[in-house]
Amino acid sequence: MDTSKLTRIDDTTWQIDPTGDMRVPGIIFADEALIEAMDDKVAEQTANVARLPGIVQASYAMPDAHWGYGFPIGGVAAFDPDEGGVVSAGGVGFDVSCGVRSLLTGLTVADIRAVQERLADALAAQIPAGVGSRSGISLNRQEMDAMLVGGAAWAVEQGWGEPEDLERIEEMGRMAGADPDCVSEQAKKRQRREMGTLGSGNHYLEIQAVEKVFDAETAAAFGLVEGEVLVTIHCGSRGLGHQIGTEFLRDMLPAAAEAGIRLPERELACAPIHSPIGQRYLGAMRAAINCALANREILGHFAREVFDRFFPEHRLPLLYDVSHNTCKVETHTVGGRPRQLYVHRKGATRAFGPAHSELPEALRGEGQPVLIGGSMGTGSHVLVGMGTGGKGFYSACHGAGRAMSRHAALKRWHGRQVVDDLAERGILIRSPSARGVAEEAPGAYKDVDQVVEVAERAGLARRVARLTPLICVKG
DNA sequence: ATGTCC
Repeated sequence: MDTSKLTRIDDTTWQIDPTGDMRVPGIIFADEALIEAMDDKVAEQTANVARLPGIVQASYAMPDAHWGYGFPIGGVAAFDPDEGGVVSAGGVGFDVSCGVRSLLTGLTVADIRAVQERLADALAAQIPAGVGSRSGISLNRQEMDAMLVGGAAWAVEQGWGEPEDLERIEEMGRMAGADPDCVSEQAKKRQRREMGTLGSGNHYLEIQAVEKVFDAETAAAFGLVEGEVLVTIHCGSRGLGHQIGTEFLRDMLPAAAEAGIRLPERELACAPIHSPIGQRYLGAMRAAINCALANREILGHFAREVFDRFFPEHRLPLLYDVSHNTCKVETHTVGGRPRQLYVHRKGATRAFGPAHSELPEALRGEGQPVLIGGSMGTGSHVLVGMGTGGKGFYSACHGAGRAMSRHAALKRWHGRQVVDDLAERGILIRSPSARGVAEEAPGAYKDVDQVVEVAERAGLARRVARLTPLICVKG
């Protein structure tokens, strides 16, 4: 990125000063190396978001930001409904409520090494992965609506998961305000047989070891012990969220024009929060959040079934489940007064600090676990939200972020070779798609360690532990 | 991300 037009605030903060019809500044969190590697498009998109009605404080981009549809991936923006604020399908993303959950196992790396090949095969057999994969679960009309309202709580009622999981999930596992009537028949049809499936792209189920602890006290409170093993799942709302995103992106374009909103570009289609379509999107998006929460709960249950066969004496309690593609109503102090804002996080993880009322009692002392997925075969991180003064409406990065397009990655690597190279380093990949593996090659991503180190220095979240993969089931 | 183009 050309930094000559940016104002450098400090080591990790760059400002796009408001010009033209920008209503607020743009803020990019990055160090010198990350901002230089970042596409100019990130600054352009961050500035464009700052032109939307009702935006408050600033349009933010996280250290892993890259070019997205309309809003940058790694973008955070909050809108005030009483100042003409908008909601945007492109500000949430196609994979509504895509997120990460981690389960603790209490097992050691040695326990896994002893059964690694068989465990990898068993997980690959149990976890449906890849485009169009099936779990065998099929929902009728009533069950679909119950799932869209009930989220992970619904999944637990059906026997997929444990009641004690719920307090470790955003919104206690059930997003309020979901309205199945706002979800199209087409979206429901696509999802009918997709519950309990992982999907493709960068979605995965990994067995990971705690490799390094940065913050011993918080790690202990989270149950993270060096040399012990976690199960981490990264996926979202599958076809349902994608269909909702597609339909509302299409329908918000004329709606924006009708509301007299001048869009910097078509991809920023949005609607006033106080408008029928804005409200319909929120009802549908919240239903998609429940779909993703239920999906991750079911996948967690499948993983537990596999572990139960290998290690029957071990339970797998949930550490946390957090999304990085949402729009949430939150109270933040802006301009000296608390305001109810619609916070869009697209490829950005919510990072609430200690004592936040949304957190369960068991986590209030430490703050919210911020689960950051790395690229396949490299590493992942657990961070924790900051106390008062969390930047970007208490948000952090969501992953490594691509450094190379899928197309470029395909030209550079073969899936088989990537799998063999990782196997030599003790990391077993199981995927139905050699092409998918090539697209997700570790070299196609930025260095997640650098991204989280910058996130910490920028005051977005604090590092707790680094995780390294042992097994990865991919779509 | 995505029944990777109805």
